[in-house]
Amino acid sequence: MRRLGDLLGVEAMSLYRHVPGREDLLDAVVAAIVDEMQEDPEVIESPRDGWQDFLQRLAHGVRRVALRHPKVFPLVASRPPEAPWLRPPLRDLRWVETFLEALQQEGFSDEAAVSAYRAFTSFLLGHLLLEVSALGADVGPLDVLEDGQDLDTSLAPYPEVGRLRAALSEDHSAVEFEEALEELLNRIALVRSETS
Amino acid sequence: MRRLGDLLGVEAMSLYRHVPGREDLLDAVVAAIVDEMQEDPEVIESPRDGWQDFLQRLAHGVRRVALRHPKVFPLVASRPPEAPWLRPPLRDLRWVETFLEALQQEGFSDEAAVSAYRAFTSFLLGHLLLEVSALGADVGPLDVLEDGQDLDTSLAPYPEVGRLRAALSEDHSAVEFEEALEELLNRIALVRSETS
DNA sequence: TCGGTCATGTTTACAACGTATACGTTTTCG
DNA sequence: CGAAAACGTATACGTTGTAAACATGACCGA
Repeated sequence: MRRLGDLLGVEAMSLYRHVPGREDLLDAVVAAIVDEMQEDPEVIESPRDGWQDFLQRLAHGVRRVALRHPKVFPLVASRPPEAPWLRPPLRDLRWVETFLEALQQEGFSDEAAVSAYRAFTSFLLGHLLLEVSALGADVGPLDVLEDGQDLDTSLAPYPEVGRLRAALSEDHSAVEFEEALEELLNRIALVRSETS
Repeated sequence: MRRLGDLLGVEAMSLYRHVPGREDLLDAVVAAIVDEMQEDPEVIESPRDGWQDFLQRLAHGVRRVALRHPKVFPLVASRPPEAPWLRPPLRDLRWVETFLEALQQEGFSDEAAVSAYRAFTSFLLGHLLLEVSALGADVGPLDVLEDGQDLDTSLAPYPEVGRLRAALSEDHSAVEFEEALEELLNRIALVRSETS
């Protein structure tokens, strides 16, 4: 805060006239970054050329955000702006809703859509954290999934998130780990035979 | 430090008689954790039943460590005890050496082994950070890949690491991202058709 | 034009943190 | 026995986020 104050030519305490505290300031930064993605022309709101294209665009959109703000991205990945049972780095309710609607529109069942959400977020988190940390970023605390913690935000504007909430917050880590590991080994086998 | 001091029934400053400072203490914690994996009977030092089995065991070993110490694992993933150009969470030189030797012994070319190392670490980081953060962990700063930074540790005991060092520190993030994304989409397509 | 309210900024202060420095003790060993 | 090493404590400093009280100017209705 003092540092930021200096930067603005002002005492640290002045900042508290505009922002309730450090945490809220960081939340605002995250919100600004997330909004950036909404303006990315490559990223689209619903599938035009199939869900693969849609997800490709979304993934690249998130990646561009991450690379554009390497030092801030871990923050984006770690804040629980709204629902702590959503997974970083796609925790913004708007985006989760967009994601689910898009896949359903493309013929995904509920389970398939939720499973895709899981795989997609885990993929993004792993790759992007690795990339930005190589660019000198600090990875701040990833946030806690408090047990009974419920949200103050209404889910009304996000019907799919609300409807699938239970499924979204289920913990499948063990199975996912096994499946992804299996698949990783297959891929490694492929590379092995290609370059041998 | 003060907290730890209290816990030990001692003033904070006493700790400095036994440890140079906070950072070194954390390094020691990480070292202890890494050693735990060396003692895991499921994890083996070189392939017995093929490299797939070897990697399965290694992956599960790392996962067990992560789940056993969720709050500490991010530290393991983020410390650069030795070589900053190695990727978390498998940064321990002994393990990297073991990894490379194992794959080569199983017929991997240099490039294939290094590529497998990349994929493997990225996979582990993504999944495990996600899992432990759901268990209430703080993800500390991932460390920086300082540009000219060289190690004080000798690479002599780790011939493969030394030999492949250049390849290991190459940055292929963009390609890796595309490939992994492609593969992710394939897997999602599979799930989609299975549950539809 | 006056007086009040509100937005904004400053000052001072406090608790928590890691740690430097100086000063006790107690233990060990030649 | 006596010196040195090992271990612990007391005090202090700089850095953090922020609470509380106070100052200042702009604006606005009477």
